[in-house]
Amino acid sequence: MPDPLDDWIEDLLKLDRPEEAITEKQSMILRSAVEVFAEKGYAAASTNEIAKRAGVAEGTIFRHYKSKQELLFSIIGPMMVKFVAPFAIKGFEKVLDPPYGSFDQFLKSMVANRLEFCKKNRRVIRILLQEIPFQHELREQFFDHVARTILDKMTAIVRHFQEKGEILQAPPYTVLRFIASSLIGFLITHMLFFEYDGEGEKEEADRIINFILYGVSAENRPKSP
Amino acid sequence: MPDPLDDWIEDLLKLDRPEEAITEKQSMILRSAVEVFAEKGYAAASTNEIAKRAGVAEGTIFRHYKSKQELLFSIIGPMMVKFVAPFAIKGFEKVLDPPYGSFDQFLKSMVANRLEFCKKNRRVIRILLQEIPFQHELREQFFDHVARTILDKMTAIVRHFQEKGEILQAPPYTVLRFIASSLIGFLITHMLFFEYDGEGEKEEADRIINFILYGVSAENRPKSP
Amino acid sequence: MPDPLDDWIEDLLKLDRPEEAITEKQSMILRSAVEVFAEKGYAAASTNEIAKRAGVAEGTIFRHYKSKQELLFSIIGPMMVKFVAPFAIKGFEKVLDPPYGSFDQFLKSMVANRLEFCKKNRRVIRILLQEIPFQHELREQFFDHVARTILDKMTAIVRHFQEKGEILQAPPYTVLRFIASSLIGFLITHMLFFEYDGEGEKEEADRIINFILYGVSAENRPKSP
Amino acid sequence: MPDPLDDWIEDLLKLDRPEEAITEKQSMILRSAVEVFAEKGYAAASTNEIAKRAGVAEGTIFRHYKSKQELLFSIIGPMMVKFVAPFAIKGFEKVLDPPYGSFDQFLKSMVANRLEFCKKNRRVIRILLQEIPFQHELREQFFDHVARTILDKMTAIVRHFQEKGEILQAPPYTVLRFIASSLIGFLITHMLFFEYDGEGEKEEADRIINFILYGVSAENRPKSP
DNA sequence: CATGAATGAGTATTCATTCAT
DNA sequence: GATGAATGAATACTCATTCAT
Repeated sequence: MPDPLDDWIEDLLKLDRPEEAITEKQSMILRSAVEVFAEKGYAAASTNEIAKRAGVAEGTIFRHYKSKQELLFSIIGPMMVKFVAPFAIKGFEKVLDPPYGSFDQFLKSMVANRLEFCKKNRRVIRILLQEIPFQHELREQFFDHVARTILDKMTAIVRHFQEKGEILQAPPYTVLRFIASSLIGFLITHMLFFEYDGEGEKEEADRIINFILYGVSAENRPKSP
Repeated sequence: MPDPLDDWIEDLLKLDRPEEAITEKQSMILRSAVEVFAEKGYAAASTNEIAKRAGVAEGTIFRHYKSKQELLFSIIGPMMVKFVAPFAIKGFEKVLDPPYGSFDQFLKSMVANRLEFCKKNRRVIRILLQEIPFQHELREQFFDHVARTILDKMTAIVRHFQEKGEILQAPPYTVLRFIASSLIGFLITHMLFFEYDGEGEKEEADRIINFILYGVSAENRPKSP
Repeated sequence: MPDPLDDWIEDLLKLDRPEEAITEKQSMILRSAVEVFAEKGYAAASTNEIAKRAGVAEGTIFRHYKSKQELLFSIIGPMMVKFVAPFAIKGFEKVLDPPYGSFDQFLKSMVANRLEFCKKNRRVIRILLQEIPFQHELREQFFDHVARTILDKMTAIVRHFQEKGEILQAPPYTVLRFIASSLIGFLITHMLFFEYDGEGEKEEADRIINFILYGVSAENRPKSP
Repeated sequence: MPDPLDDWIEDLLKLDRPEEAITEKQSMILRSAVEVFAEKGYAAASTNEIAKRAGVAEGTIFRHYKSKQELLFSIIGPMMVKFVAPFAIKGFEKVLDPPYGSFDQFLKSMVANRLEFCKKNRRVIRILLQEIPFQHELREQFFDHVARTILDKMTAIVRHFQEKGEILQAPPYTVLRFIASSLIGFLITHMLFFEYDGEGEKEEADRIINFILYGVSAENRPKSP
């Protein structure tokens, strides 16, 4: 395993629920499951292989997770929660006040932050993206909680900067889809098709932000659209 | 089946290889395979179900395609070829000459054209995107032929418009990744997560082009990046 | 296999449905299933063992019967039908006319006949009796069709002989429960606990009929029950 | 649990072996085991479910009973002992002397007594009857002790009343099988197929005794059987 | 060319039982 | 004594693939 485990796993194991302590075996199962799901896809992953890599008996998996699907959800669920956590906090809008007062600065720090998160959890996120089309429950959870939360907060943000005249006067939803599409495209093309080179990512993130900014920015904008 | 079959299937069946005529059964197999692969994913699709939907015996599938994997490739392969076809023709650069002489116009017509193609073949493209991470052979084929061809042609195009001063003076590869990310993001967010509403797509495509253009366009560009 | 297969199996295989011919393998599966179900009970019988004894692959079983339960039902169902067949025919009451005109004679020939049937199908009947408490569907089918049919016909018969003064004037239902209990007790004690010796059964059947008719008491029948 | 636990369980727990005191947990295990065995059958009952219903850990079961089978036997064994207890006492034949001097009266009181026992222990008896065909050890124990003891005592009884001229002069063994079949049939049809209505059972028992004694025929007893 | 019965390796899941705590 | 995590063999059932007809 040359690849350090996704950050989130560490979080999950160490921090999240001190009351229901996660055993050594359980942790091994989660790690192996992430590995195998990422490598082969959920449907093609066998509990047998997960068990073998985790160094436990196959039955042990089912003592902790009553089905393969529950194992999948117990990996992805908490990750979704953590992904939206920064958006979900109260007073999130405060970040807009000076000294981080420009949309430029806000976007750069926000993207850098979530990009870091994605990078640390790329395997789990990849599994999520792969399975969203097929796991009904997952899709609902994703749209109802993750997408909705982000959309709501971001809409407020966009309005804020539209009032300040930094963003062009299009419907906030349209602007957001622009931004989201760009970022998601950036993410997915990296995570699914390429392996991270691990280098120059900060620069690349900045470049894409500039790209986004001067596409939607009101300043110096040409006549249309 | 309210959804008319992907355009490409029709092409594949009717036009492409008159020498090796495709029988009625074979056509039914391909249609069913696309359906089932798209619904459940390749790994979770069973040849049994494909056969049933196609109204043929399970054995018949294996008379025409020696394995489930070959069936998958025989669906996706030709689609990739057709997708790059416009880029692959000689003298492709001619489109840059007047009267289609601006990057703006080139991009708009090109994207509209390929978007139309994607829309018609969304199920097959979805299968392709889903399976690229897991099918080594597919991935190679995709990068070696599809991505490379497009990249080469587009690099030439970008250089052309850089010389004309329409595009900002960044490395062509960087510019291309911007454009590609945006478009792919747009595509994927639509195809994987949402259902096409079939409405306002042209407008949406134009909007995203404008977004791309005035992000990378040299005119009225602010000082950096 | 010193024990010749239950008669019913032969019937099922040879006669019943000439349109949907039963293959050699299918027949072997049914035979083995009867064997193993009878030996170990339905729950403790493994499809693996059934397959082995039948000399087929385990998968073959599930090509013909989509679950272990369906295999059970496809064994027991037709047997129930055949068991009630004689009662179900129209004009069944004709057997009461001379020259078979006495209840004594009717009961003797009827019991001899169904006893013969039970003897030939003892393994399957034993499986039926064992599973009735646990298989809801089976129980319903049994009471709704088998028990009801027999009860209806027999009630008519009992009434008939009550009118002729051969049977005492108790409610027909009560009389029938007496008779049924005795016969079922006779059947079950033989089939579940003992192995048939195969000898003297006719005599035993006759004896039990006399017992049903006249009791064990030495004294003449008193007035009431 | 609207159904009060089988009487025998209470006996077993409270009275039988004061030396090896039965703990609270052990008692819960036995109760749950009876419940689950009766509901699903021995083979389909899982120790997991028994443990859950008993509110103990799965391991606890195996601390008291070294296997699932031993648990079964420890439930059924003592019940068999108690069932034959009245027959096993010395001087049992004394019940035949006046004032209980007629076979009629003897049978009625004996059946009423054992029927009461069966009613109180119906769940356990049902388990016994279900498992006798499959549990070799159980079957031996049953035939060697229960059946034999009853048979021996009853043979003496029958002879006694034959000498007094109350029972017809057939071989005692034959007469006994008549009686036993009837009673067992009565029992089984009630316990396996029907739910006790709890009403009119005494009457029903009396009726079946009369039936055994005098048959269903209206005419006076003919000379022979 | 098409069939569909047959296969056997593979699937997720359950189970009675063990044992360190 | 009691626990419950762990086991590994067994379970019913599915699958892609083969092949005689």
